[in-house]
Amino acid sequence: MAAHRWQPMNECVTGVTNSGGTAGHEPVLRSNAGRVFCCLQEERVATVANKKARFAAVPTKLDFVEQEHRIIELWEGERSFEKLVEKNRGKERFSFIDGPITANIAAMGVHHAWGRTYKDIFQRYKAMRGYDQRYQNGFDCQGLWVEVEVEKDLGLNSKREIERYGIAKFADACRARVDESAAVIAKQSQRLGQWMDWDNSYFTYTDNNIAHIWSVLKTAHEKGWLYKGHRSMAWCARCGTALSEHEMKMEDAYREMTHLSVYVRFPIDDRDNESFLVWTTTPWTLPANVALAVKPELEYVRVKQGDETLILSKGTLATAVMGPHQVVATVSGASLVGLRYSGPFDDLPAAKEAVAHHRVISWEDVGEAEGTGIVHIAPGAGDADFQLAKLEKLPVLVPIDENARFVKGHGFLDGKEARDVSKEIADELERRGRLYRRLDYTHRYPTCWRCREEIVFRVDDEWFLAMDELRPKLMQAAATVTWVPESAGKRMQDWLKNMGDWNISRKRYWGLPLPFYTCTSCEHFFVIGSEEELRQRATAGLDQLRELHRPWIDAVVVACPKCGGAAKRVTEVGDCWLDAGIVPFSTLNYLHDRAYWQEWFPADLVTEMREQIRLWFYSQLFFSVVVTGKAPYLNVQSYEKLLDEKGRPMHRSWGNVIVFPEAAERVGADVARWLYSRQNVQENILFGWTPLEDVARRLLTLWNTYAFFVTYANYDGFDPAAKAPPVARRPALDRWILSRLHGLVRDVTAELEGWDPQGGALAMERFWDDLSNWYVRRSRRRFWKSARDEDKKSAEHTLHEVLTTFARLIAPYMPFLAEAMYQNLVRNAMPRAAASVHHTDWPAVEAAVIDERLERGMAVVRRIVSVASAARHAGNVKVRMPLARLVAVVPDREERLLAAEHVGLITDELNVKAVEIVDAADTYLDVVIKPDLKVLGPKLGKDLPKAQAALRNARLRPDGSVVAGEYTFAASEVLVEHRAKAGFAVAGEAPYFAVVDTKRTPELEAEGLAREIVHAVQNLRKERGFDIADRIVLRYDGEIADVVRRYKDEIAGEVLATRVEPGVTDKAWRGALNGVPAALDVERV
RNA sequence: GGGCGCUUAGCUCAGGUGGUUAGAGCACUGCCCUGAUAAGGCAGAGGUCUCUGGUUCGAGUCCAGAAGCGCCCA
Repeated sequence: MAAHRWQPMNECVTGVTNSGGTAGHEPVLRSNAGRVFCCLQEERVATVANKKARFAAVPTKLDFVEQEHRIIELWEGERSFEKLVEKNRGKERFSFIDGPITANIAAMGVHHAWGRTYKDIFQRYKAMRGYDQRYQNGFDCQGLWVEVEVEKDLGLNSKREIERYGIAKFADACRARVDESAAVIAKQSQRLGQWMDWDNSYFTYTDNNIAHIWSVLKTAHEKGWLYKGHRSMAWCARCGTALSEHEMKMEDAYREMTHLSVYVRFPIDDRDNESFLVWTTTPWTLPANVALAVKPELEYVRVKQGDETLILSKGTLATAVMGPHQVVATVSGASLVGLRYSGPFDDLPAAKEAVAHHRVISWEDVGEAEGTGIVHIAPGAGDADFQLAKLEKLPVLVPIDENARFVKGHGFLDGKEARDVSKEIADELERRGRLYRRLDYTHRYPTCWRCREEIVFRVDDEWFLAMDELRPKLMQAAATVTWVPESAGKRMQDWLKNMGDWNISRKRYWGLPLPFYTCTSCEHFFVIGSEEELRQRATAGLDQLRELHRPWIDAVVVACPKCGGAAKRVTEVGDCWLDAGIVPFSTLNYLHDRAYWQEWFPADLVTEMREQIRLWFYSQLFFSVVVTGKAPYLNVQSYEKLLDEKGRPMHRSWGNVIVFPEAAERVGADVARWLYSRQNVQENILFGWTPLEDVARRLLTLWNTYAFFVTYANYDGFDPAAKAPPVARRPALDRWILSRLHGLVRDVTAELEGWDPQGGALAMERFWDDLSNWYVRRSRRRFWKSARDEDKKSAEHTLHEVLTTFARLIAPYMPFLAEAMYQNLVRNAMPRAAASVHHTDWPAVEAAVIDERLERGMAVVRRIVSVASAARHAGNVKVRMPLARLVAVVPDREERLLAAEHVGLITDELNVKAVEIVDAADTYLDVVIKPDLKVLGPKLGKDLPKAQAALRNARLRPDGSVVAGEYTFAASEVLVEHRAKAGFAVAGEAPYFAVVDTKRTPELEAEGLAREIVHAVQNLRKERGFDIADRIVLRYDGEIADVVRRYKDEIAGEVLATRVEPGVTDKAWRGALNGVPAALDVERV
C-alpha cells in the first residue's frame, strides 16, 4: 500500500549526509496548505455579462485569411502606410534598395514571398525605430525571358518571325506584358502584407534607367575597358537565337538521334605516310579545325596498316581500327604534344588563318570511352573547343552564320546548311584520301526546347567589359561590406577572383539599347553617354524617337565626332544585369539630382537569394565602383533556395508548385511569413502544406493566450487605462513574465540589428510557450475569481502589457496578427492610441524589470513541477486527487532558497497540501559526488581522471569538503548529486528529484471526489452549450451525496450553481466518479 | 579540378565564448489536465551528433583530412 512508501520527513532530513552544517536544519517549507480550491469561496464573475464589452470577442477558431483581408481593408481605409511614411519623414534615414523582381510572371511564387518577407521585416522594424525610408519597389523589365514569353503569347517562333511581326509592335507587347505582371506582383505583395510605395515603383525599362547605364558605358569606353570579342553559344538555327544554359538544362533538351560520324586522317608533318586518326560526330566542323588535343597521361600507339601508319590511343584501338594491323610502338600522349599536322580542308580560303597554328595540344578532358583519344578542336564550332582555344591562344574560325549556313570561303560548302552536309563532307574526305571510315552513331544530342530542332554551337561577336583592372577594386570594395551569412562574402570574393570579362551584349530586341556607334565613312567607334548627347548629335530620326528602345532608337543617325559622317548604332541590346546593376544610381536620380542621391547612397541593406552574389550584388558593385570607387551597400543578407516539403525543386510538370496567392488564401500570409522567418538563411527552406500547418499550430498557442485574455478581461470589465499596480508590488509570477518579456525585447532587438530574423523568431516562440504553458496556466484562477482585488488587477495588467508589447515585437514579422491584437487590445480600449501597431515605437528594454534571480528561481520551480508530476505519474495518482506532501530534492542551496519563494505555485500546480524542499533525501536517494569540471579541470589538468576515479569512493565531511583517497577537495570544487535508490516510487532528472506521499485518507479522498464532481459538472455545462457565465441549478443523486453536501458551497461556487438539490430527472448524467456511483443534472436558471 | 555551404532522433530542425546525463516540434505509444478545449501537459521509445585523426583533463562545439549532399566557378 502506498502509505508504506512514505517515510516521516524528519527522519529523512536528519539522515542527510550533506554538508554545510545547515543541511539538517534547512528550513522545511510549507505552503499555506488547507485550501481546497484556492478561490472557491469567492463567487464567480457573472454580473458583468450585461456590461458592454471593451474588447471584441476573439473567436477560438483562428482564421488568418479572414483576419488578413480585414486588416488590409483597415490599412487601405485609414491610409496607414502613407501615415507611417509621413510620421518618419525627415528623420534619420534607413536606405534599403529593392532588388528588382522580374516582371514576367503570372503569379508570385512562394520563393518570392520568402525574400519579400525579409524585406518587409527589416523595413517595418526600422520604421518602428523611427527611420525615414524610401519604400521603393523595383521591377526588372527587359531581357530574353520577357521576349520568350511574349513570343509564346504571340505565336512567334523565331527572331525572323519577330522581325516580320514588327519590332515596334513586339516591343509594345513586351512592355504591356511587363506592366501587367508588375500590377499582379504589386497586388500579391500587398496580400503578403508588404508595405511599399507601390505607386512609385521603379521600372528598368525607363529612359532614365537606360541613360544612367549609358553614362557608365561611356566611362568604361574612355577607360579602355570596352572591347569586341567572341562568345561561344548553343544556337538554334531555325529560331535564329542562342539558347541559354538554363534552356539547355531543361527537361528533355537532350534527345537520342543518329548522326553520320567519320574517322579522319590528319597527316603528321615531316613523317612518311603517318597520320593521327581522329573521330568526329559533327563532320561540318572539320573546315574550322585549328588543333588536335591529346591527354598527356594516356598511352598512344603507332599502328602499321598496309603502307600507312596511324596514331591513336591504346584504349580505342580495338573499336577504331578495322582489319589487320600491327602495333609498332607505344608512346605517351605527352610526347605527341607540339607535333604539327595538316588539316583536311586547309586549302579552303576560310581555313587559311589556322594552318600555321595546327599542332597537337594537351587537354585533360580527353577520354577513351569513344573515338580515338585524339580530339579535333574547332573553337568556332564547339563550346569546350572555344574555352580551350582561349587558354591556348588559338585562332577562332567561325564557319557558319546565324542560319547555320556556311559563310563565304568554304568552297563547295558555301551557303549550305551545316547539318545537311555530313555525307557530302564524308564523300569529299574520301576523294581526298582522308577518310578512314564512316560510322552511323546514335547518341543523346541537345535540341531546341522550342522547335525540337537539333542545335549547333557557334561563336559570335559580342561586346565585353574587361575586368582585370577593376577586379582588385571590386574585391576591396566588397571586403568593406558586412555579409550575412559571412560565407556570402567569401563567395563574392571567390566570384570576383575568378570572373571573366563581362559579356554585356545580346542580339535581341527588347532591352537596353547599347549606345555604341560606328561611323559609316571613317569607321570611328564611339559611345553616347546620355540622352542629351544623343539628341545633340542626331542628324536624323529624332522625330521618331518615342523612347530609348528598338526600333525607334535604331532610326536615329548621329554625326561622327571625328569626321562628321553618319554613324549608326550597333544592333545589340544589353544584358539585363546592366539594367539591375545601375539601380543604386538611377533610382536615386544620380544624373539629375546629386544631392538626393548623396542622401540615400550607399544602401544600408540589400537582401536577395544567394545566386544574386554573381548577378545583382555583383553588377551593382561594378557600377558603384566605377562611379564612386565604393560598395553600393553596407550590409548584404542572402538566403538559400526554396524547395517543396520533400526537398525537391518545385516544378510545374511535377505538380508540386505552390504559388503565393494560393498559400495566402489557404493558410494565411502571416503563417507563411512565420515559416520563412524561423528559417536558417544558410539552408534551403522546405515549403509545403505540412510545414505550414505545423507553423499554424504553433501560432494557435499564442492566439489562445490572446483569446483567453479577451474573454476574461471582458467579463471583468478590465480597463487598461486604469491605474495598474506598480510592478514591484505584483506577485512573482507577474514579475517573472515581465522579466522574460524584457529579456526577449533585448534579444529580438539584437538579432534584428544583426540582420537575423530567425534568432528573433525562435526566441519569440520560446517566449509564447512560457507565456501560455506557465504564466497563463498558473494564473487562470486569478482571472476567474470575482473579487476585483490587487492580485487580479496585477494579473490583468500584466497580461495586457505582455500581449501589447509582444504585438509590437511580432509586428515586423506578422503584421496582420500584430495589428489584429493591437487594434483590439489597445486601440479599442484607449482612444488616443496610435492608429496602427506599425505606427508605434519599437519596445524599449526596461532593464529594471529584468530579474535574473527571479528567472532562475522560476526555472527551478518548473523543474520541481516536472519531476514531481512524473513522481505522481509513477505513483499512479491523478492530479485531481490531492496528496498530503511532496518532497523535492534540490541539491543547490541557492536554488533551494529561490524555489522556496514560490511554494504556492508548486502546491497549486501539483495539488499537494505541503511541499518540502530539501537538499537530500537519502532514504530514497544515493549520494554521488562529482568534480566541478570548470573549477578542477584547469587546476588538475592531466590528473583529472585520477581524481574522478577517487571521487567514486569519496566521503563527505560536515563542512562540505570531500575526502577522496589522497585528495581533499573544498566544497566549491565538487558537485553533490543524488540518484534514486532502487525500489522507491520517486522520479527525477538529476540533480532534481521528487517523492510524493501517495497515502490516501478519507479526507483527501472526499476532497478528490469533490473536484471530480466539479469536473463532471463542467463537462455537462459544456455539453449543454451553456455560456461560461450562465447560472444553473445542480441536481445530484447516488453515493456521491455525502460529498456533495459536505462541499456544497465550494462546488456551487465553481460551477455557478445558485441551488444544489438532491434528486435528478431522466435526462441526468449517470456514471461513476472515482469508482463512486453518481448522477448529476444541470439546468439553466 | 578549385571554392562556399550542409550532414545532430523515423521526419523537420535548435544547439553564444569547449564542461558533467545533447534538446524541440511532428509522427508513434501510454497516461494526465481541461470553461484557452478540433487546444494543452507528462512520460515512454527513438542518437556511433557522417567518418577518421589531432589539440585538450574534457570536443556536437576548435583544427586537419575523408565521405555524402547542395550550390558556384572552371
